[in-house]
Parts: sequence; C-alpha cells; structure tokens
Amino acid sequence: MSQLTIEDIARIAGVSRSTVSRVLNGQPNVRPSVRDRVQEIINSYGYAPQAAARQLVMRKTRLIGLILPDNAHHLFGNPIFAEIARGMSQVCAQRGYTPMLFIGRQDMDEATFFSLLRGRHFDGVLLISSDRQDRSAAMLREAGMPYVRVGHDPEDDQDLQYVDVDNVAAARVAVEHLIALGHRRIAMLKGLAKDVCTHARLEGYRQALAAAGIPFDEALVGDGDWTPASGYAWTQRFLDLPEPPTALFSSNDMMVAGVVRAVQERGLKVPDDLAIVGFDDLLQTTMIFPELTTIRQPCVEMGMRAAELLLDQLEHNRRERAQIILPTTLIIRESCGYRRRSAHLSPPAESATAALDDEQRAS
Amino acid sequence: MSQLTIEDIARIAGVSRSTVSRVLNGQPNVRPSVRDRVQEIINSYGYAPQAAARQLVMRKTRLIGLILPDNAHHLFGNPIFAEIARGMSQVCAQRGYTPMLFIGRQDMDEATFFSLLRGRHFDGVLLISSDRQDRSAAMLREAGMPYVRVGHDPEDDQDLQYVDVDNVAAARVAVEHLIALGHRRIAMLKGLAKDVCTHARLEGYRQALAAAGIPFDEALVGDGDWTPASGYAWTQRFLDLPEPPTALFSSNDMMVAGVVRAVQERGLKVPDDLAIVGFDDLLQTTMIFPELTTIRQPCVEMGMRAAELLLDQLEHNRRERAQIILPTTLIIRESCGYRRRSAHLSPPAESATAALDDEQRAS
DNA sequence: CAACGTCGTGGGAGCGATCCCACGAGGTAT
DNA sequence: ATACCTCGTGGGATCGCTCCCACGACGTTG
Repeated sequence: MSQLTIEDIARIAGVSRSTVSRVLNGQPNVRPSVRDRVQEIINSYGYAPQAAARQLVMRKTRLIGLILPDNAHHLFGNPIFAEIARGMSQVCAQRGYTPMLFIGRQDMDEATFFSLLRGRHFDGVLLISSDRQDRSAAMLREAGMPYVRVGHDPEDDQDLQYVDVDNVAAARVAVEHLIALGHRRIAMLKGLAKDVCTHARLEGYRQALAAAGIPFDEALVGDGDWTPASGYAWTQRFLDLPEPPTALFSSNDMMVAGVVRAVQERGLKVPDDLAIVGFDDLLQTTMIFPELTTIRQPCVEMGMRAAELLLDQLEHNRRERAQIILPTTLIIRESCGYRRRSAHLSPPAESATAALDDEQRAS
Repeated sequence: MSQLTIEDIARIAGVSRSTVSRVLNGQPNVRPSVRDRVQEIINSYGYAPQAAARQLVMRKTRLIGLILPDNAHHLFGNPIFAEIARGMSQVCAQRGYTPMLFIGRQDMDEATFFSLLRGRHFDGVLLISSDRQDRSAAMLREAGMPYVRVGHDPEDDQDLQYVDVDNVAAARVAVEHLIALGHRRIAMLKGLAKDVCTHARLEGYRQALAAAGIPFDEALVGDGDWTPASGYAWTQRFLDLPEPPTALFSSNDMMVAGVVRAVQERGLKVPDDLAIVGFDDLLQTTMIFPELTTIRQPCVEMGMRAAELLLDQLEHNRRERAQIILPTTLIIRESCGYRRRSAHLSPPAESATAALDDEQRAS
C-alpha cells in the first residue's frame, strides 16, 4: 500500500518515468489520453512523489519555515502572532508553499538549529521577532538562508528585508489623542525591555508629551511584561500615587485587561476615572468593557507582505533591500472617553491615522 | 560560502567521502587525528549535510509533524495546546527529532495535504484533536503515516495509539465537589459540540447529578464555545433565571473569565453568589479572582507520553495498540467556596484526585 | 518529394548523501 | 613464517526523482 515509486507507476501505466514525471509536474508534451490514464493510476494508488528525491535534484522543498520568539508567552499568549501567521499562511498556500512553524527552539542547541537551516529543509524563513536578544536573524544570515523579518531593530540594521509598523509614530498618535481629550497626567505601560518596539513606543509617548509641553514623569511609566498580570500590578501602583494619572497608554492590549480590572476593583470607572488607549487591536478585546480605543496594527497584512517579499526573493531571485513600513490606525471606541467628553473636539477623522469604530473590523 | 558538498569537504581534508560521512554520523573506525581534522574543517566551513540527499537513502527525516485543530481559536486561543506541544517538543528534542507545526491547514486543500504526508517529509505526526469533524486522523491513516493522537473519540475508535484524560470522570469529580459543598442548582457550560470532550464532560455532569439524586435541568446547561465571550453571555442568562444557579461548572477555564465578569457586573460575588469550578488549570487564570478551583489536565505529560509513543513506534517499529489515559486532579482554590463555607467537610485530600492548592504549580 | 520543424516518448546522467564491500597495514595466534 | 583478525580507508552502487537529449512519427513547407 505504500512505498510506490515513479518507476512502479510508469510500469503499471505502460509508459516511462519521464512521462509520469511530466504528468506529475503538469508539463506539456503528453498526449491527453495518456495524461488522463496516468493521472488516474496515480490517484487510485494514492501515489505522491517522495519529497527527498525531488528536492535533491530540484534544490527546492517548497517548505517555508516560520520562526516566532520561542516562548509560550509570545507564541500562544498574544494573538497578534497568530494573525501575522495567518497572513503568511494565506500567501504561502496560494503560491504553492507550505509554511511550517518551528516549535521548541529553546529545546534545541544552536548547533542543531544551524544544521537544520543548512540542511536546506526550507527554501526560506519568515521570522517574527522584535527581540533584540534573538540570535535567529544572525544565524539565518550565517546559514545563508533567505529570510524576511516582521519587526525590525534600527540599531542592528542587518535584515535585508523586513516589514514593520512605525511604532514611534503610532504611540505618538495614541498619546496625542489622550492629550487632545484634555489629559495631562498620562501613564504609560511598557512592554519587555528586550523587545525593540517597547523602546519605540516609549519614545512616541515622550515625543507626544514633549510636543504638548507636558513634563515627563518617571513615576508614570510602568515596566510591564506584556501580560495582563503586569497591567494589573502597575495600575495599582499608579492609582496609589499622590497624584494619580487620569489616562493611560498601554503598549499592548493584553495588559489592558489587567488595567481595567484594577480600576474596577477600586470602584472606579473607565474612562471617567482613567481613560485608556491600547495597542494591537486584538479581536479578543471585545471582552473588555468599555470597548477599547487602541492602535490597530495591520497584522494580517504584515504577514502577507512579508511572505510576498520572501517568495519573490525565492522565485525571482530578488535580493535587493526592502523595508516596508505599514500604517497603523487609531481606532476610537469608548475607553478613551472621546465620545463622552469631547463632542466639542474636531472629529478624529481629520487625522489620516484615526478612525471611529463605526467601520467593521476586517474579517 | 554556500553549497558545499561532502565531496568538497573530503577533498579539502584529503580523505574520502566515506570518512567524512563517518565523522558526520559519529561512526567508529576513524583515526582520532583524522576525525578531529575533518571535524574542524566541517566547523570552519559551516558545512552541514543536505537533508534531502541523506533522507533519500536513510528514508528518515527526523522531522515530526504537529497538527492542531487548525483555527486560530484553538491554536493560539487556548494555552493548553501550547503546554501539550511543549511536552512533545521536549521529548522530541531530547531524542534528536525536530517537531514542526503545521500552520494554515485550512488554506490547503485535502489533496495538497495528502501529498504533503505521502511525500514523507515527516517520519511521523503528533495530532492534537478532540474534533469529531477533523479529517486529519483519517488522512494520516490513508497516507500510511505513523501518528499518535492526543484526544480520542470513543465512537470512532480508529486511532492505533492515543493519549487522553478521562473527561467523564474528571467532570464528575468537579460537579461532585460542588454537590458536596451543598449546591443543588449547578449550571454547566459546555464547549463546542464538535469536540468529543464536550459531550464527555456533560456526561460527567449528568452522572454526578444523578448520583446525588438531583434532577437534570436543561435550562442550566449553556451551549458555550470555549471563549470568555460565551461564558459571559450564558452567565447572564443563568442569572436571569427565576431560580438561578448557586454554582457553575465550566468545561474550560477560558470561559470562566467571562463568567466572573458577568457575576461581578451585577454586584454579585464569587464564590458566595456563584461558586465556580473550571477545567484545564491554565497558568493564565491567575488573573481571575478569586483564584479558580479547577480540574488540572496533565498537559505537558500528555504531550510527552504521546511523543514517546510515536518515537518508540518509529524506532522500534512498535505497532501495537496503546491507549494511555492520564489522571486529572481537582485543584481546590477559592472560587468553589470550599475554604470559606465548609470547614466542616471532610478534607478533599481523601480523594485521590483532589488536592488543595498549597502545592506549587509544576514549572 | 525532400527537408525541416514539432510533438510525444523513452532512456541515461546526475543530484548528494549513506552503505556495503574490498583492500592494505598491522597485530596476534598458530 | 603463515594464517587470520581487526582497524582504517576508499570507491562503487544506490536511493527516487528531474532534466536533457535522442529519436521516430507526423505535418508543413519549398
């Protein structure tokens, strides 16, 4: 039932290997009647060519490796990675590639990982990482493996091709929005220091404050770790301050879950007592009430663009530098208090990067 | 910098392909001095054998495919899958295999998926699925691909080897615990109907009620979908009942997040107004207060056992049937009200499957 | 009707490893 | 000294495909 080779199929069909191969690969110069007969035999025997043999001569596997920052935290903890992967998967599948996610890279030593890459199991790799300490990019380069990265470190600008958002600008827009709503004491929840975007978003926060002439207050910056638990803990500390903040910008949406809990446990209300703007626009945040005002990252599109870059690189041997920065959007809902407090403000639609949430979420 | 073959290394080292191959594979009969020299050359040139060529003759890839129910919902939505995968990954890595997760199977038609399996890219597959509609298991069998499944459908008992928990018994223990605490009106939140464990857990609920002589009330059974949102919605309906429940058993922990929100929004308290027992014991539920009483599934161990079964199957050609049912534990914390209400009750330690949460969570 | 393309087909070479066997050097037992 | 093993080494065969080229049949053109 197994183990059939192209030779067997050829014998059964009474043709040569070459002809079967042509049928298999959809090549021309096969009589239609022969093609049909061979195809039927292939189907009925459930034959599929052995990948290794094909790869050996073609030097292609049509497999794409996906690498995420490898801890359960990121991988399964934050749905934006799933969204990015979804975009990648769509493009790969459509162009005849199969994406495969590296699991448990932490269980593997560097040498093993390197051999895996050099072994040419994969035609290329899609790397999602904003992690500074992540050696993946360096190893990919060392192994001569084509890759495109989602996320970027301007201080270590070695990625030939990457896709990212402008985290500084996005954070600035978020905080400017809070400022426009009249807030002066605005807290900020950072992500992990190892992630590049953490610093970029902090920088955006600083720029917005500076532009409005609001002094930067160290006490209002919380050292979060992307999890709801850290949002919860820091919000408690913020609310205990002698002069607590009236607004808060969180570097991701997940932490907001903890923020809201802490606020409500004190009998306070969002947005009246604390206005909140998040970052990511997770679908899952529909569980947060009031509905979250947040910065939408075009996750699916980032994944798609990255995959397109990689496949173009593989198929047309495009090796020029490509840096794609996609726009983010401020999605205004309820948690910032815009609708309640500020009918007098100019509608945010004036900004190219802001939108009221009357639009539907992309499916 | 690239594209070196074993032949090149042999030439550089002044030895034959065979010798290089022996060094590569740690085989005996190589003079130590030669071995060292060859190894050094391999390292300095960053040579790694091309997987396809090796596979062709060895008929092994040392790659293990991982298949999860392929929607973002499961994959990234519920951390238990990450835990199971972690266990799998550990065992695989330790035994020299690399696990790779199938991404985006929904973007792929069945024929493509089948060819992927028949192409022998993977030595074997680990399948996590309690999904009745999932065709994966059938396709794996059809493709002659060795696999071990985590999860099991007794009504379609075709998996040669699987690992699971006794969902009926586990749910029964959970509900019996609530009954022992004096509850008579106990609601139950189901998962999706397509998942086998949904029905098993409902059955456990029924058995516990029946054993206590409590009539089954259709109105107390909610048709959840594993998400917090569904927990929220159903809890609202339960609390609106003329005779609302005093306790609730949720088929997973994620839904409990919504349950608790609904309770608290009405100014009610857990466990005083609604006692809750969950299922899974997610690490992430530390964000739920009061701390959640729940059924712990030994996720990491399930993954490890499944991987061990598969690798034994591959390496020793073990093909006998293996059905592993691992024990669950009732972890008693606060949300069931045990500590508060029932100092008079016999300590749950009497039960082999219950434990107070004074133990630490496994790391 | 000869010359020449095109189409359909088959067979040999080759991809880059591993594996098996042959063979010489050296040591030990006879 | 001869026979015999073991060890270290090299080279040919092989895995299952794809690719290239050769070749015959046929149709078109001059």
